[in-house]
Amino acid sequence: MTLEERAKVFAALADPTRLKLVEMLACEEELCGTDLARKAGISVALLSHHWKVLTEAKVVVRERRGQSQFCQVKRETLEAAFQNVWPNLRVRSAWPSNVARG
Amino acid sequence: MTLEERAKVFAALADPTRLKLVEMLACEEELCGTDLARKAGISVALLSHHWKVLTEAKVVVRERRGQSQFCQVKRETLEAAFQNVWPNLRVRSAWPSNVARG
DNA sequence: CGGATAGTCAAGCAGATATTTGACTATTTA
DNA sequence: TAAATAGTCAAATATCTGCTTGACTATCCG
Repeated sequence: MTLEERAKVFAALADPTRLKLVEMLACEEELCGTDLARKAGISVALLSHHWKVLTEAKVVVRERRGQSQFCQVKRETLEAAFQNVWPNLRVRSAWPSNVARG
Repeated sequence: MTLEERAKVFAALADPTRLKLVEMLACEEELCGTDLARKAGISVALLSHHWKVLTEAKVVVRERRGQSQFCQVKRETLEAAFQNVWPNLRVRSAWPSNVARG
Protein backbone atom coordinates (compact mmCIF):
# COMPACT_ATOMS: atom_id res chain seq x y z
CA MET A 1 0.00 0.00 0.00
CA THR A 2 1.57 3.25 -1.17
CA LEU A 3 1.57 6.62 0.57
CA GLU A 4 -1.08 7.84 -1.90
CA GLU A 5 -3.29 4.84 -1.21
CA ARG A 6 -3.01 5.35 2.53
CA ALA A 7 -3.85 9.04 2.08
CA LYS A 8 -6.86 7.99 0.02
CA VAL A 9 -8.14 5.88 2.91
CA PHE A 10 -7.97 8.88 5.22
CA ALA A 11 -9.54 11.09 2.54
CA ALA A 12 -12.46 8.66 2.42
CA LEU A 13 -12.92 9.19 6.17
CA ALA A 14 -12.34 12.95 6.01
CA ASP A 15 -15.88 14.01 5.14
CA PRO A 16 -18.45 14.09 7.99
CA THR A 17 -21.12 12.42 5.85
CA ARG A 18 -18.83 9.54 4.87
CA LEU A 19 -17.41 9.21 8.36
CA LYS A 20 -20.96 8.91 9.67
CA LEU A 21 -21.63 6.12 7.18
CA VAL A 22 -18.50 4.24 8.22
CA GLU A 23 -19.17 4.70 11.93
CA MET A 24 -22.70 3.40 11.38
CA LEU A 25 -21.33 0.36 9.60
CA ALA A 26 -18.76 -0.20 12.35
CA CYS A 27 -21.61 -0.87 14.79
CA GLU A 28 -24.10 -2.58 12.51
CA GLU A 29 -22.36 -5.40 10.62
CA GLU A 30 -23.88 -4.56 7.27
CA LEU A 31 -26.49 -2.28 5.75
CA CYS A 32 -28.03 -1.91 2.31
CA GLY A 33 -27.88 1.35 0.36
CA THR A 34 -31.42 2.44 1.10
CA ASP A 35 -30.97 1.92 4.84
CA LEU A 36 -27.61 3.66 4.81
CA ALA A 37 -29.07 6.71 3.06
CA ARG A 38 -32.11 6.81 5.32
CA LYS A 39 -30.13 6.42 8.56
CA ALA A 40 -27.59 9.00 7.47
CA GLY A 41 -30.30 11.39 6.33
CA ILE A 42 -29.05 11.84 2.78
CA SER A 43 -30.42 11.22 -0.72
CA VAL A 44 -29.65 7.97 -2.51
CA ALA A 45 -27.85 9.95 -5.22
CA LEU A 46 -25.55 11.47 -2.64
CA LEU A 47 -25.07 8.08 -1.02
CA SER A 48 -24.07 6.68 -4.38
CA HIS A 49 -21.43 9.38 -4.75
CA HIS A 50 -19.95 8.80 -1.30
CA TRP A 51 -20.27 5.05 -1.64
CA LYS A 52 -18.05 5.19 -4.68
CA VAL A 53 -15.38 7.11 -2.79
CA LEU A 54 -15.48 4.62 0.10
CA THR A 55 -15.38 1.65 -2.25
CA GLU A 56 -12.51 2.97 -4.36
CA ALA A 57 -10.49 3.58 -1.21
CA LYS A 58 -11.36 -0.01 -0.18
CA VAL A 59 -12.75 1.24 3.14
CA VAL A 60 -15.93 -0.74 2.47
CA VAL A 61 -16.86 -3.77 0.40
CA ARG A 62 -20.22 -4.29 -1.29
CA GLU A 63 -22.13 -7.33 -2.36
CA ARG A 64 -25.27 -7.46 -4.46
CA ARG A 65 -28.05 -9.71 -3.16
CA GLY A 66 -31.23 -9.35 -5.18
CA GLN A 67 -32.18 -5.75 -5.72
CA SER A 68 -30.07 -4.46 -2.87
CA GLN A 69 -26.37 -4.03 -2.27
CA PHE A 70 -25.04 -4.77 1.17
CA CYS A 71 -22.03 -3.01 2.56
CA GLN A 72 -19.47 -3.78 5.26
CA VAL A 73 -16.37 -2.07 6.60
CA LYS A 74 -13.14 -3.63 5.29
CA ARG A 75 -11.03 -3.85 8.41
CA GLU A 76 -7.80 -4.88 6.64
CA THR A 77 -7.67 -1.54 4.84
CA LEU A 78 -8.18 0.50 8.00
CA GLU A 79 -5.58 -1.55 9.82
CA ALA A 80 -3.01 -1.10 7.04
CA ALA A 81 -3.52 2.65 6.92
CA PHE A 82 -3.54 3.11 10.70
CA GLN A 83 -0.40 1.02 11.22
CA ASN A 84 1.74 3.58 9.42
CA VAL A 85 0.80 6.52 11.61
CA TRP A 86 0.88 4.34 14.70
CA PRO A 87 3.45 1.61 14.15
CA ASN A 88 2.64 -0.49 17.19
CA LEU A 89 -1.10 -0.32 16.98
CA ARG A 90 -2.71 -3.57 18.11
CA VAL A 91 -6.18 -4.63 17.07
CA ARG A 92 -8.44 -7.09 18.82
CA SER A 93 -9.11 -10.16 16.77
CA ALA A 94 -12.71 -10.44 17.95
CA TRP A 95 -15.48 -8.16 16.79
CA PRO A 96 -18.05 -6.83 19.29
CA SER A 97 -20.56 -9.51 20.23
CA ASN A 98 -23.54 -7.69 18.70
CA VAL A 99 -21.81 -7.78 15.32
CA ALA A 100 -21.72 -11.08 13.46
CA ARG A 101 -18.89 -11.46 10.98
CA GLY A 102 -18.24 -14.03 8.27
CA MET B 1 -15.04 14.88 20.22
CA THR B 2 -17.76 15.61 17.64
CA LEU B 3 -18.24 13.99 14.25
CA GLU B 4 -16.82 17.13 12.61
CA GLU B 5 -13.74 17.07 14.82
CA ARG B 6 -13.12 13.40 14.06
CA ALA B 7 -13.53 14.11 10.34
CA LYS B 8 -11.02 16.95 10.73
CA VAL B 9 -8.46 14.52 12.15
CA PHE B 10 -8.84 12.28 9.09
CA ALA B 11 -8.77 15.34 6.80
CA ALA B 12 -5.42 16.25 8.34
CA LEU B 13 -4.13 12.81 7.35
CA ALA B 14 -5.79 12.84 3.92
CA ASP B 15 -3.07 14.70 2.03
CA PRO B 16 0.04 12.71 1.00
CA THR B 17 2.39 15.49 2.07
CA ARG B 18 0.87 15.73 5.53
CA LEU B 19 0.58 11.97 5.91
CA LYS B 20 4.28 11.71 5.12
CA LEU B 21 5.04 14.25 7.84
CA VAL B 22 2.96 12.35 10.40
CA GLU B 23 4.44 8.98 9.42
CA MET B 24 7.93 10.47 9.76
CA LEU B 25 7.05 11.75 13.22
CA ALA B 26 5.58 8.39 14.20
CA CYS B 27 9.05 6.83 13.84
CA GLU B 28 11.22 9.70 15.03
CA GLU B 29 9.89 10.98 18.36
CA GLU B 30 10.19 14.64 17.47
CA LEU B 31 11.56 16.86 14.69
CA CYS B 32 11.95 20.60 14.22
CA GLY B 33 10.36 22.47 11.34
CA THR B 34 13.50 22.75 9.26
CA ASP B 35 14.21 19.04 9.52
CA LEU B 36 10.60 18.14 8.77
CA ALA B 37 10.62 20.28 5.62
CA ARG B 38 13.99 18.95 4.50
CA LYS B 39 13.14 15.28 5.10
CA ALA B 40 9.75 15.65 3.42
CA GLY B 41 11.29 17.52 0.50
CA ILE B 42 9.08 20.59 0.75
CA SER B 43 9.60 24.33 1.28
CA VAL B 44 9.34 25.81 4.77
CA ALA B 45 6.41 27.93 3.59
CA LEU B 46 4.51 24.83 2.54
CA LEU B 47 5.46 23.09 5.77
CA SER B 48 4.07 26.05 7.68
CA HIS B 49 0.76 25.70 5.86
CA HIS B 50 0.47 21.96 6.49
CA TRP B 51 1.77 22.33 10.02
CA LYS B 52 -1.12 24.63 10.78
CA VAL B 53 -3.65 22.08 9.50
CA LEU B 54 -2.09 19.29 11.58
CA THR B 55 -1.93 21.49 14.68
CA GLU B 56 -5.52 22.72 14.39
CA ALA B 57 -6.73 19.11 14.08
CA LYS B 58 -4.61 18.35 17.18
CA VAL B 59 -2.81 15.57 15.30
CA VAL B 60 0.51 17.08 16.40
CA VAL B 61 1.69 19.29 19.23
CA ARG B 62 4.48 21.84 18.96
CA GLU B 63 6.84 23.39 21.44
CA ARG B 64 9.24 26.27 20.90
CA ARG B 65 12.77 25.74 22.19
CA GLY B 66 15.09 28.57 21.15
CA GLN B 67 14.80 29.40 17.47
CA SER B 68 13.19 26.10 16.58
CA GLN B 69 9.82 24.52 17.11
CA PHE B 70 9.71 20.82 17.90
CA CYS B 71 6.80 18.67 16.88
CA GLN B 72 5.38 15.35 18.08
CA VAL B 73 2.38 13.22 17.18
CA LYS B 74 -0.49 13.53 19.66
CA ARG B 75 -1.56 9.94 20.14
CA GLU B 76 -4.67 10.73 22.17
CA THR B 77 -6.24 12.45 19.18
CA LEU B 78 -5.52 9.58 16.80
CA GLU B 79 -6.84 7.08 19.29
CA ALA B 80 -10.07 9.02 19.83
CA ALA B 81 -10.71 9.32 16.09
CA PHE B 82 -9.80 5.70 15.33
CA GLN B 83 -11.97 4.29 18.12
CA ASN B 84 -15.16 5.42 16.41
CA VAL B 85 -14.53 3.64 13.13
CA TRP B 86 -13.13 0.63 14.95
CA PRO B 87 -14.91 0.40 18.30
CA ASN B 88 -12.77 -2.33 19.82
CA LEU B 89 -9.42 -1.06 18.70
CA ARG B 90 -6.71 -1.73 21.27
CA VAL B 91 -3.52 0.27 21.45
CA ARG B 92 -0.28 -0.79 23.04
CA SER B 93 0.62 1.33 26.02
CA ALA B 94 4.34 1.19 25.23
CA TRP B 95 5.99 3.06 22.38
CA PRO B 96 8.64 1.38 20.21
CA SER B 97 11.95 1.15 22.03
CA ASN B 98 13.78 3.46 19.59
CA VAL B 99 11.35 6.25 20.43
CA ALA B 100 11.69 7.99 23.77
CA ARG B 101 8.52 9.59 25.08
CA GLY B 102 7.90 12.03 27.96
C1' DC C 1 -44.69 -7.44 -20.40
C1' DG C 2 -45.23 -3.45 -17.02
C1' DG C 3 -44.67 -1.35 -12.64
C1' DA C 4 -42.05 -0.89 -8.44
C1' DT C 5 -37.82 -0.82 -5.92
C1' DA C 6 -32.73 0.05 -5.79
C1' DG C 7 -29.07 2.39 -7.26
C1' DT C 8 -25.97 5.01 -11.01
C1' DC C 9 -24.25 8.76 -13.69
C1' DA C 10 -23.26 13.24 -15.81
C1' DA C 11 -23.61 18.14 -15.65
C1' DG C 12 -23.12 22.14 -13.10
C1' DC C 13 -22.14 25.12 -9.27
C1' DA C 14 -20.06 26.78 -5.03
C1' DG C 15 -16.76 26.42 -1.70
C1' DA C 16 -12.47 24.23 -0.08
C1' DT C 17 -7.58 22.99 -0.66
C1' DA C 18 -2.52 22.50 -2.29
C1' DT C 19 1.14 24.95 -3.94
C1' DT C 20 4.24 28.93 -5.17
C1' DT C 21 6.18 33.42 -4.46
C1' DG C 22 7.82 37.06 -1.93
C1' DA C 23 7.65 39.94 1.93
C1' DC C 24 7.42 39.84 6.88
C1' DT C 25 8.37 38.57 12.13
C1' DA C 26 10.99 36.27 15.91
C1' DT C 27 15.02 34.43 18.12
C1' DT C 28 19.92 33.68 18.53
C1' DT C 29 24.73 34.83 17.93
C1' DA C 30 28.78 37.53 16.62
C1' DT D 1 23.33 46.38 16.60
C1' DA D 2 23.76 43.58 12.47
C1' DA D 3 23.53 39.16 10.33
C1' DA D 4 21.83 34.59 10.31
C1' DT D 5 18.54 31.13 11.25
C1' DA D 6 13.63 29.65 11.75
C1' DG D 7 9.21 30.14 10.62
C1' DT D 8 4.68 32.94 9.21
C1' DC D 9 1.41 35.09 6.22
C1' DA D 10 -1.22 36.89 2.27
C1' DA D 11 -2.22 36.76 -2.45
C1' DA D 12 -2.84 34.28 -6.56
C1' DT D 13 -3.88 30.25 -9.19
C1' DA D 14 -5.28 25.67 -10.32
C1' DT D 15 -7.44 21.78 -8.90
C1' DC D 16 -10.54 19.08 -6.16
C1' DT D 17 -14.75 18.08 -3.59
C1' DG D 18 -19.59 18.01 -1.91
C1' DC D 19 -24.06 18.48 -3.21
C1' DT D 20 -28.32 18.89 -6.16
C1' DT D 21 -31.04 17.74 -10.09
C1' DG D 22 -32.84 14.85 -13.43
C1' DA D 23 -32.44 11.20 -16.50
C1' DC D 24 -30.84 6.52 -16.82
C1' DT D 25 -29.93 1.22 -15.70
C1' DA D 26 -30.81 -3.11 -13.06
C1' DT D 27 -33.46 -6.43 -10.55
C1' DC D 28 -37.62 -8.31 -8.85
C1' DC D 29 -42.65 -9.36 -8.78
C1' DG D 30 -47.44 -9.72 -10.50
